[in-house]
Amino acid sequence: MFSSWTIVLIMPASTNARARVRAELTREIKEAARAELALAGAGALSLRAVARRMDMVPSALYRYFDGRDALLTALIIEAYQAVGDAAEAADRDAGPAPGRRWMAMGRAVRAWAWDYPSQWALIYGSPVPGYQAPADTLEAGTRILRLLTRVLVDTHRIDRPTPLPIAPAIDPELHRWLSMAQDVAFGPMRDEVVALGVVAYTYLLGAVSVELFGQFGPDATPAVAMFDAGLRTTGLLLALPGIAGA
Amino acid sequence: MFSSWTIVLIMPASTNARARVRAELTREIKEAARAELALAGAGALSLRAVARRMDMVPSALYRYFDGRDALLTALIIEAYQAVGDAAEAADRDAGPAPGRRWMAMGRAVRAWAWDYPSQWALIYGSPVPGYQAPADTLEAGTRILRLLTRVLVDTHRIDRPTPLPIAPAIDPELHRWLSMAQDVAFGPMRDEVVALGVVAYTYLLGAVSVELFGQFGPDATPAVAMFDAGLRTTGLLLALPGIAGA
DNA sequence: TGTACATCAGTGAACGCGCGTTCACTGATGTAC
DNA sequence: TGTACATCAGTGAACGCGCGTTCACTGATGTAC
Repeated sequence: MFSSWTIVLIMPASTNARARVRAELTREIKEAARAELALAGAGALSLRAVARRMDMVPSALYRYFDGRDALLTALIIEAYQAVGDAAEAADRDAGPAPGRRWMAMGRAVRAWAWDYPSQWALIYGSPVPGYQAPADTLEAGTRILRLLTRVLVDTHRIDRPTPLPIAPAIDPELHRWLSMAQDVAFGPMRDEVVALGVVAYTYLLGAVSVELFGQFGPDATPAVAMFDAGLRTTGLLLALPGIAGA
Repeated sequence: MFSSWTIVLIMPASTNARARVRAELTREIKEAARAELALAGAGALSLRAVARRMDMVPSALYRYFDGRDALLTALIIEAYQAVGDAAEAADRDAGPAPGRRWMAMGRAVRAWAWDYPSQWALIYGSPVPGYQAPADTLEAGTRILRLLTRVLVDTHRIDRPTPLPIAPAIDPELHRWLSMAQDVAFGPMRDEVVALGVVAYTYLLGAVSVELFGQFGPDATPAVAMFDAGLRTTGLLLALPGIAGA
């Protein structure tokens, strides 16, 4: 609903009824596609099924999307945006303590994944065979990582180093790789902090997927407590102030 | 190649030629199916495509497997076994130090995943829509977890506690969940150790998938150094002796 | 050792279904004068 | 305000392809006597 309002608001006043219907239908098609996604999975997303759900003829969809892959791309970008929005909102509401912020955004990411499992699988599951993501999706894909950076940057300003409980050794090869990561998502921070940031980010995505995809076994109960404990451990690893009680 | 020998050796001496051909063809069908898996993904694995690859008619495959799902199940079980074998072999060759054993098995798991990415996706990627894994796959799916337990058990014997650098707080709900995990895969160990063991296991699976599935971005180079650093960090977290130089 | 029979592997045709994409078309909505 | 024209949405048929699974069958291999 939020996004439909956005579309309405950003349209110029001269927009005619046809354009407004078009925007609304575009939104509905994506909604129908998400419903299909949940049934069939990304690899088997079928334009004809989406069209049936819309009570349209399959060829009509080509007025809105260039084909199956274009529709998939739109869904991927919006999924990245949605999970990014959820994480950012949680961060905003968490107060200033970095530890609390990290816990809040991690929990929000997990909650979003359980609300929209097929969309989580779409962006963080196995790649869709035969689908090549265009460059548009990349910027959207780094939002959580950049959010983590914002959490880290106050704690680990390069001019005022906070001690770390466990610091991984940095050899030249790792240093090169970390420099690249710094360019993409992290600011000027010590190699040790960037490395632990990557570990924390990797852990977050991995913990959500492992639990959601059922790799603890099919009869394993959802483990909020375990997820929290792991998240807190990575927060302690990053020496985030306020993590202990979060 | 190893598995074909195994099949031959465990057959009784009275086995006739027909049974031997059957075992060999069963093996070849699975091999062809793995090749198809790499092209199309698990969701789109096609019996007809496998048959074409075997120069057989599709219906002939029903002499060997009850259908598409039965074939998938066989592939899943063998993939779990293969990655388990790789991890166990690495562990065996790593010497006695728990730190070195953990590094060795983690690296072996990552190497196997890069050797057989479609098989990794089959067992640790998003679930195949419409496919329900039978109980047979479960025991195979816990092998890596149980291997980690064997690494942990000497370091953290319950009667001779080793201090942990970071110990997550254990509340009653977490305690209940951890008791269940202990029953499935871990032996009698302190809750803190089991919790960190789950964190380490989760991290291992997550780190391999995040890198393999390209979630660091498409132009990110494979990051052995980063993977090693993360693995070493979890080893330090678990206080595994010998981890520093491994 | 030889023969009659049972078992099994693989064939080929068919059923009934799905898919993405193209194309010429109808009819409604919007625009310019 | 009214009319001629352009734009656009959606239709329906078609192309050429894919799929899993069933079934009656042929012919080869193995078994029992």
